[in-house]
Amino acid sequence: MENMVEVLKEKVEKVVKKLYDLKLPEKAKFEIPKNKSYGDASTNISFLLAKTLRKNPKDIAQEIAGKLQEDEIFEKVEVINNFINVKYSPKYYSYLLSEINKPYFFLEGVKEISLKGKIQYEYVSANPTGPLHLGHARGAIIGDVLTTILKRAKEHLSLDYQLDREFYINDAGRQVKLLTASVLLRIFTLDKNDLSWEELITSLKDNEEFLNYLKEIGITLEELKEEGYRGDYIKEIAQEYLKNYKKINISDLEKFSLNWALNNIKKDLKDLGVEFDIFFSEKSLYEGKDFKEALDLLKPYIYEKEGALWLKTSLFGDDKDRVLRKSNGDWTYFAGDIAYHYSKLKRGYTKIINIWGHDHHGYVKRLKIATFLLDCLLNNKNPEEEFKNIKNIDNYQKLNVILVQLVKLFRNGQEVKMSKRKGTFVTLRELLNEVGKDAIRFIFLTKSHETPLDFDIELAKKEANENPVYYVKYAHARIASILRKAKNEFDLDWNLDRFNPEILNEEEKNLLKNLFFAKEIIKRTIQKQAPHLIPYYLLDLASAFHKYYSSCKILGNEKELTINRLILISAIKKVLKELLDILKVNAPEKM
RNA sequence: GGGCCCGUAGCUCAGCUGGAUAGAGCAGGGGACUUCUAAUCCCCAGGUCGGGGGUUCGAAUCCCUCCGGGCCCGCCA
Repeated sequence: MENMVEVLKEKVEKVVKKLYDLKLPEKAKFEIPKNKSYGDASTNISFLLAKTLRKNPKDIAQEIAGKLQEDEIFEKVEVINNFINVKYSPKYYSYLLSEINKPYFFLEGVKEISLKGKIQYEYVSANPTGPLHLGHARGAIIGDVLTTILKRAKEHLSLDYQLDREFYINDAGRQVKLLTASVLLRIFTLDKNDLSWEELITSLKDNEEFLNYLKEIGITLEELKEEGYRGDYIKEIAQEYLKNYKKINISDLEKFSLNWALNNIKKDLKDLGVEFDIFFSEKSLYEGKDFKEALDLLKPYIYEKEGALWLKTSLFGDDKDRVLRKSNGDWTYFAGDIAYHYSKLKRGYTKIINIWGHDHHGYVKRLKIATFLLDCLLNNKNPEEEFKNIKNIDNYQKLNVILVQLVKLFRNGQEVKMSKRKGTFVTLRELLNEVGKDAIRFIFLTKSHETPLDFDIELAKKEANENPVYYVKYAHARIASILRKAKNEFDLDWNLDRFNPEILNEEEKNLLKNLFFAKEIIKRTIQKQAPHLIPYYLLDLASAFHKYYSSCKILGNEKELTINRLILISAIKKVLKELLDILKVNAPEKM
């Protein structure tokens, strides 16, 4: 009785063999029908056999159904629209209930995918130059939910893959210099609160001490004016720096600023419920051997032209070759990323998943090619030969990039253009304070990552109480309330061995099946990397419960019936709570 | 010009490994609280699934093409 769909498949397989001496066609589908009135499991087998047998699908369906009917395991077998539909026997409901009552039973959905090896998810990876904003939050939440499922599944079921969650800190390069320069500017102008950005810059254009420091950082006044970070947090860093250090030292200032920004990010992530195992520093790539080793390895595919170093990505389907080192001697971001992915391979990851904003999609191909090259070369394989096998770099599956569509921000219906440099962006922190973690996580998850997310701040604040998350929470709180009453006022207890599926009505049986479906939802969530399936399922389940609640009085006069209903709703409560827990959304006992 | 994603109800979106009558929330109209929490439920209205072609017993789903929208296309990060 593992799974009713599987059972049906086995039985049909035998019948087809017996009746027609045929194997099951590959395309034969055994599934849970979307429309519940069609039964508990169904198959389209008659359509697929029609051609080979040169028979009417209807007759085939009837013949098979007739045979299936002889089997006691099915309570009912019918043919509707030439689909064969079967209904579970009561015994199966006992099985469902006992399964559902295992802790986090739905995590078994992960087991069915049979993951193995060493898996890494990398997400968020924001520049440590300022607070996180809403765009970061989306990737963060998606990464967090996917990895939470995998982590928990591994723990609960002792599955034999490994999983690491990584944050890549871009703590090298120009944006760090800009951050340092921006803080420096504020240190020199802490008393000038009423001046605009341009005025601040102008006020220092003849300040020799300032200009010398700026030179040491390696940023010009013009660059600072155009590209400097303007947010208020820069002032905060400046003030904090002065509290900790007596005088200005550029190296200290840089470290302090980076640290401040990174700690700020970590705090935001923590409050959003997003966790990591590893914070990986870009700088460490240059300080260690990885950078050099990666480029040495790629040497056969690197050449010099017009004073720059190029990687021959065009050999593997890229539009053109890509620059690794600019003619001015600076390494490109691409070169750093190559070293970073070299490090991932060297650390033994067999499945690497990066979650990026969709605006980086043009970058996916070159990085996949570079990683593919490193992977081949590390394993002494000829990349060109290997490439013939996979034909297209898209088929290189060790590295996958999940592209998350951007978050568009609205305020009262007006789009707010976000710019981190100019400081005109709404921070995650602001939203956490005003809307709260639960609502942010839930709203962000109710859309597929392939769809842009329009987020209206005012609407989110104003309608906080009408948010879908409350609908689900309310279902949980309502059940909790009934259970309290059953215990305190009626002195009932609803032990599982008192479960009697015979007395359940159709609606109640459907609820039970619906609960069991959580396992399938988790399986699909991981398979399709689509965490939005969970909130949709939760809304559906909550709706089914609310409907049931309003049509059926749980605490009735008949004790056995009442107890069975209590068993059912406490199972609903359990699934709601455990799935909300995966989303890291609180499930309240009272509202 | 090339690439990725999207186009489903007035709005925001699910459904897309092909299946049975295309779903939900919000907005609109109408009902249900002396009864376990009305943050709820029920009913009504609203659709040529962007257009056209193809594959198939069967297409919102797969393929082609056109139209419309977003994002990207640097020796930026």
